[in-house]
Amino acid sequence: MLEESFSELELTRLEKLRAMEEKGMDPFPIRAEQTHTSKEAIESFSNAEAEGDDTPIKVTLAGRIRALRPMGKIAFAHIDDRDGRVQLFFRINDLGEEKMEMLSDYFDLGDFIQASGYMFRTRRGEVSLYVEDFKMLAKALRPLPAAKDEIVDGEVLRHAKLSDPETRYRQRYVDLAVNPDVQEIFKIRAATLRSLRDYLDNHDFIEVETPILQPIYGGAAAQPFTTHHNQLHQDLYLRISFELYLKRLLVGGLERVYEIGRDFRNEGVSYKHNPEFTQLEFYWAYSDYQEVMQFTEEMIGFAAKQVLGSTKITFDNQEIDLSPPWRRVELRQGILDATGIDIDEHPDSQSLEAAMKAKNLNPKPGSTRGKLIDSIIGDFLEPNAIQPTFIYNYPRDISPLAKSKPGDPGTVERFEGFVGGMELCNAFSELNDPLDQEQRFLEMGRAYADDDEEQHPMDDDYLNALSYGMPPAGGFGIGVDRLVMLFSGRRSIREVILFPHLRSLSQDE
RNA sequence: GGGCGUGUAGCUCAAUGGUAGAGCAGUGGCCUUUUAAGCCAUUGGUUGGGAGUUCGAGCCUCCCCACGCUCACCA
Repeated sequence: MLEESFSELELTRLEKLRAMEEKGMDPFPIRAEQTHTSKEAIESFSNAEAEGDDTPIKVTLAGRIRALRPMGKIAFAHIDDRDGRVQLFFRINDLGEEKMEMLSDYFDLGDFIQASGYMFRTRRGEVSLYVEDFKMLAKALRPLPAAKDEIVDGEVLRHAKLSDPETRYRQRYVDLAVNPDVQEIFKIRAATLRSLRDYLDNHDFIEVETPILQPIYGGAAAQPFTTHHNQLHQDLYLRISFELYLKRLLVGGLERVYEIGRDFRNEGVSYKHNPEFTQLEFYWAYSDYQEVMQFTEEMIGFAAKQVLGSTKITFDNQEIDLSPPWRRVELRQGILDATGIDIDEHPDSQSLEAAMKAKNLNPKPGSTRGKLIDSIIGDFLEPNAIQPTFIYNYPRDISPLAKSKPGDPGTVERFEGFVGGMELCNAFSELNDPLDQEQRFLEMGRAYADDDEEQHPMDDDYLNALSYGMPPAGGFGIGVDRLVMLFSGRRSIREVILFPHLRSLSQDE
């Protein structure tokens, strides 16, 4: 029972609720009659005041009580609503004894209140609501874990604010209710998604939705979550990427498509990995990775301007400028500069592994050449790519869906974008030769043990689709959560996901 | 999975192995322009859970749980 979990503080509030009900007052009425937000009410008054118009501004406000200062026969309160905070002023002369008692007997911090009256300016100069009537909109039985706010030089300084990360993530509703900067992150997130959609829509892309439950997973190398359809007796996977479905649409003649949605990867959790995360992928017929590169830097620059009003951001105490053009580093040259190793001189894994050992780079034994190169990228290029950087021309064996460079079969037309030392996006000229694609699937299968779920399973229907002809195309994927991390200056992916994954608490907790 | 760290009142935090405290919140009282309102009084704890060492454990040891940082893993 909920009641059994209540603390002494909460039981006191429950008693107030019961007392209200006994008096015939509904602590959870169905309807509210809000006419203005806090900001609208204050602006209406300020504008009228500036024009010397003293016609009363009658309003009904609704919000959560965040401060309450009873002073005998008067009282002040502050309420929060969706666009700000406003002060309420209660006075016994106008409300009567009964209403004033109602305020002190039944109302607590955190309760939702509706108050009607007219706007005025207090002696201290704060535009406030002179309350003529009010009612409870919803009783908060648990107290919000926030102390008081102090205004210092116009800035709201919150004392003893909720900061325990576990409580903040497990009870995000409380975090949001109490920490305005957290609400701000998710406004940035919404604005980011909107700007990305705007940009793509304006370039004639259409947004589509493809299956999340997939009979064959693909498009990335990651372990999937598995599930089962009972009636169909069919095992299914939660998608690890959208890629293979979106490219089927290219076959179908949808020349510019994108999808924004959730991917699921059954792998480690870290400050930049969550088991489910938001991905944007687009596919663009008759384009290629060079054009996509240019498109990417313009799209991110556009989004930054839309969301933040500037392409300059601060991330991890570093100033980053997202405006195009971004730095371009050819992979071979980048590795040569960083480590002195020329990967072209090491066409097989044994040779490269030896070269890495000679430079004390600790190669993981038995890795493929591509995996070794990838580890060099992760160790030497990625952490140093603070300013936006495209690294391009990747090894073929770690890029089974990308097209080879003409005249250089070991290298594919692929780039990854890095910002703030973090991989942000991945793109390539799409492999559209079904025979080559079949070979790649087979090669990938050989690179893994038979029971390794990271192996790329053969997708016969995808090969079938390619066999009908897929136009040459550029494709692109970006981790939207990471982009929001950059835009909001947060170093942890959990800060930009409303309900990040945490372990379950034990039953007897 | 490994290493390091954290867990004390609703929140933020104190407390040499020796009576578990403070501020805010709460409760009662005073207060007709406050804004971290103020003043007086006051309630509130299985110190994450369990075991051990000790005359005595919030503190030391072990096990477990959760969270954080980090390494590994991660196209």
